[in-house]
Amino acid sequence: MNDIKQFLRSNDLRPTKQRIVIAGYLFDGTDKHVTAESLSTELAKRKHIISLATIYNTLHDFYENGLLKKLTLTSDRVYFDTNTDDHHHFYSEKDQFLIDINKNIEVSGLPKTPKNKKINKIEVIVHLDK
Amino acid sequence: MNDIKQFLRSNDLRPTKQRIVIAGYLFDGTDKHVTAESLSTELAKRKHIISLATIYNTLHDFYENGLLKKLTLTSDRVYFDTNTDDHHHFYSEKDQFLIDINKNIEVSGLPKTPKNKKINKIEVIVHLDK
DNA sequence: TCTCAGTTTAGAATGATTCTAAAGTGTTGA
DNA sequence: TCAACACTTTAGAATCATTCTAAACTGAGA
Ligand SMILES: [Mn+2]
Ligand SMILES: [Mn+2]
Ligand SMILES: [Zn+2]
Ligand SMILES: [Zn+2]
Repeated sequence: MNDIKQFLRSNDLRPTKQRIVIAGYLFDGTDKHVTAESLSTELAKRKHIISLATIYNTLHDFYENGLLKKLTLTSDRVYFDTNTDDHHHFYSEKDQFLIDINKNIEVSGLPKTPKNKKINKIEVIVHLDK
Repeated sequence: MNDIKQFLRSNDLRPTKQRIVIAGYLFDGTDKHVTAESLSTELAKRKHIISLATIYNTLHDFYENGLLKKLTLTSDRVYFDTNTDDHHHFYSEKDQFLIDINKNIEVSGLPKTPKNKKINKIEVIVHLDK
């Protein structure tokens, strides 16, 4: 718990009760993909009731500080990813799950980048089912 | 215009005034990426005022009939793509534009597909800027 | 302990999208 | 030709994830 406080402090985030609970859950060593809603539900199961506003605030604070990645897979909810390494995903819309692809995927055959633009990131989403 | 009517009929879509206008714009031979809002704006420029409800209905009707693809790039709006071939995109969030990548991109190094799942589609998004 | 900037939160607002239900229109069989 | 009806369009209300507001709260430093 003091590690969590230090962790938050070292990221310019005041270690409040709520942030400690959320960070404790998110950064427990297991990579996770959460939405504001799913995070709220998980914390509630653990008897930690935190307002949705704070959950949104915190996810964004963590995101702004590079502790989370943001994933857009469907237009009706945003996923946050605790795995901040460059990686890709298997995604099942039907079963609503995401699996990291950490292997070194190679994307070849790209045409030249549009004029005056540079590539920021290549995202590969492997859609499962239909 | 009669080609458009035939085109709609052949896709089980009754050729109404609105659908004819929308199809005429969307399927003019140039590939397009539109949102309900951008489509509404373009049609308005051409003096075709169609209610947003109908624009949404029509985009979905076309989508359901395989005339359009749906793209999720950001959580706050949905893009429809008139290019229904398998292809990928360059995407600039900043400048809000999409460019098709029709070349045969190869994605190699994928780990094995999750148990009991099969790959539906591999989507590659090349994010520009930052 | 005092003070204040940084946080949390309830509740309102936002905005893209969907829904409702009433009016309008293509299609078709007679 | 045209009545009849299923399919469409549409204004306006509803939905819902997310953001905003403003007031109460709290961590950190002195
Ligand atoms: Mn929205
Ligand atoms: Mn929404
Ligand atoms: Zn991930
Ligand atoms: Zn495209």
